[in-house]
Amino acid sequence: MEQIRVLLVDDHAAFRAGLTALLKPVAGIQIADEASSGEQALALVGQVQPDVVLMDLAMPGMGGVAATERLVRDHPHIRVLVLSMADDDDSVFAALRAGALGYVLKGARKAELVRSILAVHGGEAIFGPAIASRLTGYFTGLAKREQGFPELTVREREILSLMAAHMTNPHISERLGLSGKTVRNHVSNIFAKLQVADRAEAITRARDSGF
Amino acid sequence: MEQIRVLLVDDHAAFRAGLTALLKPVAGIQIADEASSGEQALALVGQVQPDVVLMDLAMPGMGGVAATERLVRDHPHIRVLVLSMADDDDSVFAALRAGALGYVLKGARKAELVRSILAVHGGEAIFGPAIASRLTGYFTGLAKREQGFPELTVREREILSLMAAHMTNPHISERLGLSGKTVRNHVSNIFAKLQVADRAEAITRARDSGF
DNA sequence: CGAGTACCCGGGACAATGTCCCGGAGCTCC
DNA sequence: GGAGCTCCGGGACATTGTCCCGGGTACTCG
Repeated sequence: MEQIRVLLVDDHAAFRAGLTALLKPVAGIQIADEASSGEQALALVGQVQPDVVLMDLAMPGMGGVAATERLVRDHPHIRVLVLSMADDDDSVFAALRAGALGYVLKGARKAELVRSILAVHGGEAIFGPAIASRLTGYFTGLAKREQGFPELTVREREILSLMAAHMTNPHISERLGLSGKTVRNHVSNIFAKLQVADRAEAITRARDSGF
Repeated sequence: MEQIRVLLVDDHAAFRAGLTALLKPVAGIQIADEASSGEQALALVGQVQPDVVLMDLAMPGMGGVAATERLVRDHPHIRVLVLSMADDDDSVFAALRAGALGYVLKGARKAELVRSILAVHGGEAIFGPAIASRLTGYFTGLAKREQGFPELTVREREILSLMAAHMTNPHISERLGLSGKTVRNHVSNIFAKLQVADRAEAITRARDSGF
C-alpha cells in the first residue's frame, strides 16, 4: 500500500509529538519529517519530498502563510493543509490566498484530521466545520448583496457590462455604433434603475452582483 | 452504529440507481429516499429527514441551485453536497452562494464520494480536485489583484476612502474644509498613482485591495 | 544657511461625464 | 387606433477629471 508522506510544521515540539503519536498507527499515512519553522520547512521539502504538508500558521519568524505561499509556488505538486488554532476570517482567507488546499482547527478529532489528509492528498479541498461556516458565510454573503438587482433592458445590460470593463462613453458609442449622447442617456437610465449616482457605484453594484 | 441518512436528487433514474448500488454496501451510509426534481426534493425533506442531500444541478424545472437555496434556508441542519457534471466557475460559485457545503464531480471515485459525504455530514466543507483548483484560483487570483497597490500620501488616502464611500467632490471638500478645486486635483493625483482613468476604477482597485 | 524635495493648497482652461428636458421611430398588447 | 415600452438622439446645464501654473510649509542634506 502506498504511503502518504506528511511533513509536520509547528513550532511546538510537544504538539508535533502528539500529532505523530496520533497519526503513527494510521495505515497509509507516514510522518516523513518535522519542521519547527517556516524557514526550516522550506529547506526540508527538497530532500523529504512530502506529499502533504501539515502547516501551522502562528510561528516565530516566517509565518505559515508566507511559508505556504512560497511552498506552493516552488513545489506545486505538494499540497498544504493548514492546521491552526485561529478561526478568524483574516487567518482563513490569508491561508486560502496563499494557496492552502485545506484548513482544519487544532481541536479536530482524529477521524476528521485523517479524512482531511486523505482528501488533500487527492487534490480535494476540505475545511473543518468552523471554517466551513466562514466559507459559506462569505459566499452567501455575496449572494445577499446580489438580491434586489433591478431589471435592465438588453441595451442597458450591454452598456453596463462595457462600463464595468472601464470603457469611456465615446468608446462605448463607437463599439456599439451609437451617438455619444445616446450612450449617456442610457447610462443615466441605468443609474436611475440601480439607484446610484455615478459610474463608480454602478460598477460596484454590478460587480457585487456577479455581472 | 448511527447511519447517515442521504437523500438523492437527480433527474436520471439510471444515475440514481447506480449511485444507490455504489453506496448501499457502505457502512454508516443509508439511502433514505430519492427525488427526481428540485420540487420533489423540497416536498420530501420534511418526512424523510435526511442528514445529507446529494444534489444534482442540471434538472428540468427547479434547478439544483434554487433547490439548494430554499433547502438550506428552510432546513439549516441539512447539509447539501452538490454532485454535478459541470465544472465551470458559474456552476461552482452559484452552488456555493446557494449554501452548498460541498461540490464533487460525477466522475469521482467511490472513496472520494464516501469521504465527501462523511465530511459534509460533520459540517466540514469539501470540494473535488477539479473544483478545488477553481476555488484556490479564485482566492490566489484575489491575492494577485491585491499586490502592487501604490503608496499614497495621508491626504490622498483620506480622500480615496471618502470616494470609496461614494461621496461627490463637493461633499468631500466640505467635509475636509478644502476648496473643490483642491479635492479634484488630489483625486487626479490619486488616479495617476493608481494608474486608472476614473473614479470607478479607482474605487474598484481600492476595494479589491481591502482599502 | 541655502538648495532640493515632497506635500498641500488653489486657480485657469478645457474635455469628458451625468441630468433633465424634449421628440420621433418601432413594437406589443388591449 | 391608442397606450405603453424600448431605442435613438438633441439642447442646456452642472459635475467631474486633466494638464497647466504658482505659493506656502516642512524636512533633509551639504
